[in-house]
Order: sequence, then structure tokens, then C-alpha cells
Amino acid sequence: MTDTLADIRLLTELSADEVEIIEKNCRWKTYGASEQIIDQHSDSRDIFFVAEGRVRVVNYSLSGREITFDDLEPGSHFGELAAIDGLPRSASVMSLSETRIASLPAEQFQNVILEHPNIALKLMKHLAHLVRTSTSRIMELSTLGANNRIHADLLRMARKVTTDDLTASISPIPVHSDVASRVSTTRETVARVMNDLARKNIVERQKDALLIKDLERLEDMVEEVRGE
Amino acid sequence: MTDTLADIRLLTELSADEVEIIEKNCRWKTYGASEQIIDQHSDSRDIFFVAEGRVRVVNYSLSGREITFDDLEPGSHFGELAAIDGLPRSASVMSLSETRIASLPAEQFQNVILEHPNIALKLMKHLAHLVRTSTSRIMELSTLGANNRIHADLLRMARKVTTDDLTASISPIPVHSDVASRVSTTRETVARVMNDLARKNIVERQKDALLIKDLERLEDMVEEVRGE
DNA sequence: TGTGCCGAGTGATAGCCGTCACAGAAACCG
DNA sequence: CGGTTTCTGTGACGGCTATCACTCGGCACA
Repeated sequence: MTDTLADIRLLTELSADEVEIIEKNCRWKTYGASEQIIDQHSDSRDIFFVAEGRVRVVNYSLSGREITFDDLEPGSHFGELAAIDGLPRSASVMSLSETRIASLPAEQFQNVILEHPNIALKLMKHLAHLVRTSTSRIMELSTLGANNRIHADLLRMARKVTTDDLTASISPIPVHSDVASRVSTTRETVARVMNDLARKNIVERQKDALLIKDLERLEDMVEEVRGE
Repeated sequence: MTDTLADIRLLTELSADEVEIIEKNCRWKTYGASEQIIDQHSDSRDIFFVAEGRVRVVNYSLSGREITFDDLEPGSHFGELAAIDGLPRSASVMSLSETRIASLPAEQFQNVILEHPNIALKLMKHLAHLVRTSTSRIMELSTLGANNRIHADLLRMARKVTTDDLTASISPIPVHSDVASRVSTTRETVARVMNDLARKNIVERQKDALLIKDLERLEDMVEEVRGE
């Protein structure tokens, strides 16, 4: 197979030659499903590129609770924080499926940044996006109850796939415990909320997809924060 | 008075001449205490520098609840997200005291970045720091109860001033509602927790300082998460 | 020396939701 | 296909903490 970084979004501004140089400096590795790629407590500083497969950025509390920060598609990168500031990793990363990953040592990545200001700018925009996402998550955790956070999560998924803004078909059906880990609640609460929504005729669980039948009403339920 | 950016940490790598050029392109403004500097819903994209005074980065929920993200000292900057990515502001900023602020239009700031890779790197480290801070706050909100979050906040304040690692004297005494807004709880809960700590002889409220008499025990209380 | 105002302290109450404990359904797999 | 594992559904229970409603002390300012 061709190990290429051509599809990595962070690097699209580079010429084919420049990308090739980076490719060669990377260590390439294949992971099976559910393997640890970054352990929060390891002391590597590399940046990673997702060539194939999907990975999940997670963190575990002392009590073993799992908090999901993001799921990354092919073309993404991760591990940039430690590569930039040299501090310990801020989270763990595991593969969700069989995955082909390239890793580049921090010093070499810093060289890329210093020599390509437009890559630097792109990385900054990416970091800004992370900050914005975290900020709104903090707002959500601070002001919404668990059930409203689940509603909001459903809405986010729906908006990624809807075309008509009225309905959305999410497939595959999200696993309850995954949702729970994204919005910091329990599997049981997610099950109860989903059933509640089904009873209210807002969502419908189909064979292989979750159908959202009334996006508008779902939006209303999120707004319905402790009444004004 | 001398309106200078010489003490802005983000810009310390620049030569005096270069700083002076930026200074002249800034719009300088003085704010009284408790004035709005950035309204989340305004559509400015400038970056701001804090020359004098202190400011607070906050956000308000629909229900009026106030969430504090950070308090900034002189030498800090804010508003960089919108200046980098051109998107709407992610939070509001208000002055805590009389404040002298410089603002630089986004395009000019981007020029500074593109022409000074080391500034860009410094900014990236700053953004990385924001992401790390947000990440740990999300972890805290997800895994700790309100009282433990208050303990953790006290610990953070203590560690900023302690020398011997056993005790710390925090002054001025933190206002309960400020703590509440930082850790997403209520003023009443903060009062109850503080009293509880006082009764346990871990903190002592003095005339003009909050004395933490047993840092170690306070740390233990935070660790005391739903016991393993 | 009043008169406010802001911050702090505290009880009562109620609702949310995490936890535990099963049971049933579905999917996966040799 | 049988058997095992992973996911889902649901009830009971209880603890945490937000909310409400006051009281009180101190500080500032007229």
C-alpha cells in the first residue's frame, strides 16, 4: 500500500515534494482495533497523522470513568500539543478500527512549522477550533442537565448529516455508552432519554439507523433551559 | 503616561523598534471598573493587549448564569481566537479594575505572525496552554462533585503563592461568588464548603487573607474521588 | 451616625441523576 | 447454530446540590 500524507488536511498547502520528505521521516505503524496509540502517561512528544482508520481521544478519571474528547477521521492529526510545547500528553488516544498511523518527532515538526508560516497559521486555526469546542463544552457542562446535553449531542450528530433541516438519519446507530462518554453522563441515562424521545415521537430507532423525525422539536428541548 | 507594549509577554521576542510600530497601530483606550471590553455578540476581530489593570473572560448562559474562564493580568492578551480564525467571539471580556487596553486589527496581527515565526510559535504555545487548561476543566466538571471542585480551586490558588508546600496565605480573600463562577456552582455551596474546611481546621479566615493551614489534607480531599 | 449595599451564613426543600441490580435483545463467532 | 459477549431497558434508592428565603455583619458614603 502507498503510505502517503497527501490527504492530511494540515499539510495540504505543501508541495508534493515537501510532503514526501515528511513521509519519509515518519515512523509508520498499523494498529488493530481498540489499541492504545498514545498513553497519557508516556513521555513521547511526536505528532501523529491518521492515514487510515478512526481514532478516539479519551481520558480516564481516577475512578475509571471514560471521557471522550473527539473522534478523528482519516486526514486528521493528533498529539500536536506535546509536539508544540514539550509538556506531557494531555490525553490518551486509542484506535477505533484497524488504523494506519504516521508519527513525526517533535523537533522535525517544529522545523516544518518554522519553515512554512502558512502551515503554522493553519495549525493555529486548528488550535483555535479546539479551544472553541472546549469552551462550548464547558458551557454545556455548566449550564445544561444531563438529558439536555444528550439532546444537544443528538443535534450535533443530526446537523452533520441532515439536508432538509427537518429530519436526519444517523447511521450507524450511536452506541449509548459512547454518547454517555461524550456528554459526561451514564449509559442508563442515555437509554432513558432516548426512550423518552421515541415515546414523544421525535426519534425512531430503525434497523440500522437512528431517524430523527422532528429536528425542530429537539432544538426546542435543548433551549428549554431552566426557563429563561 | 507611556503607552507601551514592552511588557506584553507575547511580544517580548520583538525588537524595541518593532514593538513601537505595533504600538502606533493600536487603538488605545482606558476602561473603568466593570466595563464591557468585548461583547460576545459584537463582530470585531481585533486582538487586545492588557497594559494596565485586570480583566475577566466570562460567558453567560441563557439563564443568566455567569461562567468565568480566566482572569488576566497586565502583560496578557486576549481576543486572539477571532483574530486568528475570523469567527465570532467565543466569550465576553470585562474589566475588573480601571484598565488600559490596546487593540490591534486582525489583519495587522496576522502580518505580525507571518513575519515573525517565533511569535507564531509563542502564540501556538499559548493556545496549547488554553487547550490544556480547558481539557482539565472538562475533566473536573465531569468527574468531581461541586465541593471537590471548590477544593481544587482553593488548591490552585494556594499553589500560586505557597513557598513551603505546607501552608499558604491567599490575599485578598477570594469572594465566594467569584469562586462559584469559576467552578460552576453556587455562592451558597462555596460558603458551606468553606465553613466545613474551617471547622475541620484546614483553612482559617483572617482579617485580610485566607490562610490554608494544611495543604496536604486539602489535597487528600480532592483525591477522595468516588473511592477508586 | 444613619442608611444602603454587598458579601456571607444557614435551614428547608425538592429534583435530578448516578448507582446498583437484573433481565432481555442483539450481535458476533467459531 | 449454540454460546458468549456486547448492548439495551427499567425499577428502586439515595445523595448531592441548586434554589429559595431570610438574617446578619461590615464597610462606605453622605
